Amino acid sequence: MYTIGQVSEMFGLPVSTLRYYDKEGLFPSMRRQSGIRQFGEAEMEALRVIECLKASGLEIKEIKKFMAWCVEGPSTFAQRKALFETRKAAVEAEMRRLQKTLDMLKFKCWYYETAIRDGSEDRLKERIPDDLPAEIKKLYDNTHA
Amino acid sequence: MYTIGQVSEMFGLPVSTLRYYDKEGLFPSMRRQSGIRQFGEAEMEALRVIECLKASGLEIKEIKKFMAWCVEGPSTFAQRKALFETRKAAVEAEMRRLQKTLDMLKFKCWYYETAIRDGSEDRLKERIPDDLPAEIKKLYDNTHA
DNA sequence: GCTTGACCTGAAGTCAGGTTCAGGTGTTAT
DNA sequence: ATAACACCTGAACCTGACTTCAGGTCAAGC
Repeated sequence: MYTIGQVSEMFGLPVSTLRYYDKEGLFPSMRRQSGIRQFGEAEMEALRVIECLKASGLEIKEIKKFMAWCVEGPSTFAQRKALFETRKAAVEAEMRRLQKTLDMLKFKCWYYETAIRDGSEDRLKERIPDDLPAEIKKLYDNTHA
Repeated sequence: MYTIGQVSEMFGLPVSTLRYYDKEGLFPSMRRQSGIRQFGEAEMEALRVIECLKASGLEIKEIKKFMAWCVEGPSTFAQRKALFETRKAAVEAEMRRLQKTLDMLKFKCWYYETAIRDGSEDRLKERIPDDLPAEIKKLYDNTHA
């Protein structure tokens, strides 16, 4: 069993954040010893899952639901699995979005490299330059479709 | 030249958002016709860049700086390029983070699939199961390091 | 001439996810 | 016994990115 301060250290999260999570119901089965929170293995695992679900873009409210399901037992396995499947799809979509963003950024990097070499944007502004490298053209097409 | 309503349609952004962007200085060279905003080609391009930089996680304040550089002319090419390089690195980092999240989510999907088949978590909770598939083991190792 | 609709403004409100604050308790070290 | 800590609480505050609101202008159609 750990105190809030120890857990704060271990996870690199401010104490205030851990208390906030608790207030929001993210540790539904946490024990108290005369008022003081006792973080057990269940809470540590909860925190690992919280980090994962947060990283996947899930809201605190939804994470709370998940934690409640964990307390409810095996009858909620299917819901829990569905949640992770949904998150998986969301993260995959986000990665595709980021890939397009990345292509655009790469294009812009090339653009300013070229502008610096030319000393002006004029040639670039007018039209796609004749000497646009094939790889850059691909980035351009991906993002300016 | 387009009105704010037309641009709203074209970009799928609420009129209120466009006005907010303007207030935040994201269209430093926008013209007005007796009070009414006139969106020209510069503003359309600004919006495309805004979408890209926002998608890369940049704050509005920073986007405003970039737009000011664009007005300043060729002397700021290097800063603009540096900004895009920094964003590129940030997005790449974010994608690596998401990849780890995704591995964790895949592991959790497998976990609950197995729990549903077993009808209980008991076997899973104890230890890494003997029959943990190699592919899943990799996901597990990636995320539980 | 009056309503409708698209535009304008500044100020206030909203939401998530925390953080900070003021005041209180309980255990340990001097 | 008193100070120093780590813990506790509820309430207020903060930030970013918008949205909503109240009130006003102006051109076009009936």
